[in-house]
Amino acid sequence: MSSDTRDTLIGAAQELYAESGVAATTPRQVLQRSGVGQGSLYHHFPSKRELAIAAVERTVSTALAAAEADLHGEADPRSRLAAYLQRPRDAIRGCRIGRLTSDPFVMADATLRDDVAGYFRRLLDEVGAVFREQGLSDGDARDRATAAVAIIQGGYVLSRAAQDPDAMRSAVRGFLGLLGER
Amino acid sequence: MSSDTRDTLIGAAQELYAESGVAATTPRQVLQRSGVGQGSLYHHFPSKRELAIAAVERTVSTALAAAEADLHGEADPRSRLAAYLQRPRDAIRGCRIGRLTSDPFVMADATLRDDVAGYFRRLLDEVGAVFREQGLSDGDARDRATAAVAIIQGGYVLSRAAQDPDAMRSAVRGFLGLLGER
DNA sequence: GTCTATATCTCGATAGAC
DNA sequence: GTCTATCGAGATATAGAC
Repeated sequence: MSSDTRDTLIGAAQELYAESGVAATTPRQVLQRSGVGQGSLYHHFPSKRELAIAAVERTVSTALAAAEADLHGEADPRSRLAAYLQRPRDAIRGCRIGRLTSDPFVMADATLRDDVAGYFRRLLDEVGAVFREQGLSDGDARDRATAAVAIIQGGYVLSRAAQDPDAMRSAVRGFLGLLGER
Repeated sequence: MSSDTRDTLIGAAQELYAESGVAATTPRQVLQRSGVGQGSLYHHFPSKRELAIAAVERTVSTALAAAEADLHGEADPRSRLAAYLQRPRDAIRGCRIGRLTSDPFVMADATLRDDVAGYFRRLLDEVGAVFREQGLSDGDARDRATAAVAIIQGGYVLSRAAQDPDAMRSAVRGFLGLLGER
């Protein structure tokens, strides 16, 4: 099936982007990782840009679905929030999407930039809705949701800097400690 | 003086690294930004790597000094913490140091990686000391300091994604709101 | 110490056979 | 749809005059 090779290329690109970002990932690396022949990439995608768009948009969809699985559901708001913040993460690897905010290839392209912006906009809306369930005003819920997402993004940065997954856990503990006592 | 040209090159590299990172910054760009002739770079630095080390280490020193200026001093601990968290930042530009945790050139080099790790280690120690002044246990102070630094790093990511400096302010408001009510 | 010229490599992309 | 071969551009680095 034609979409097999295409999907394989997208999957390899997603892996490599998580390791090195988009700008630093070459078409040749994608071909080697995927085991697909050289000409095939430019048969399925007109350029590196279109492959990047397909791979980033798939990563964004998957990440949003995972967040919604934690944040929606039957449990009380406090538990859903804790589930989102404490979900197992490969913290040393860094955030596949957050890291793209420093990627020159992504930030130079309006479509890719909007994909990243849209991910965080929707994530902040979801987290904010949970805080509003707890009776917070729109503004306070927004600020607290932004803080919660920043804890995760900052946790990734600190874990990656220290090469230690405990930095993420420490940041989440610090934040949940402040939340939990009220 | 011989260090003039060298300093000019380091300053140009610091600017470019803040805009595009180390991996994506070419020696040619550094020369153009600095106004220095082509051969001069390789007279003052054996390779791109040594220039990067000099520029990153200078950026780290400056950033640590700025943090210490906020966190030390006569004011009460709560005010010093707020001063650090609320200091005016060019949030859309992103963190000059935090972004390096996603930079392939930096992360592939042990010296540069250690420079970045050392920055966050020392920053976390400084912020943690302020929380300990407030009577928190070592562990709780550590967790709260990690959360505070994660708020700033995450605030940078969110501001950059949205191209909106208010994301940083919102994250800090959300965090200080939780801190302030106790 | 600084200049121009250039070597060598890899990148993103294309050509054209099969 | 996939292959090998290769192009033009730009990256890092060096040579050698001044």
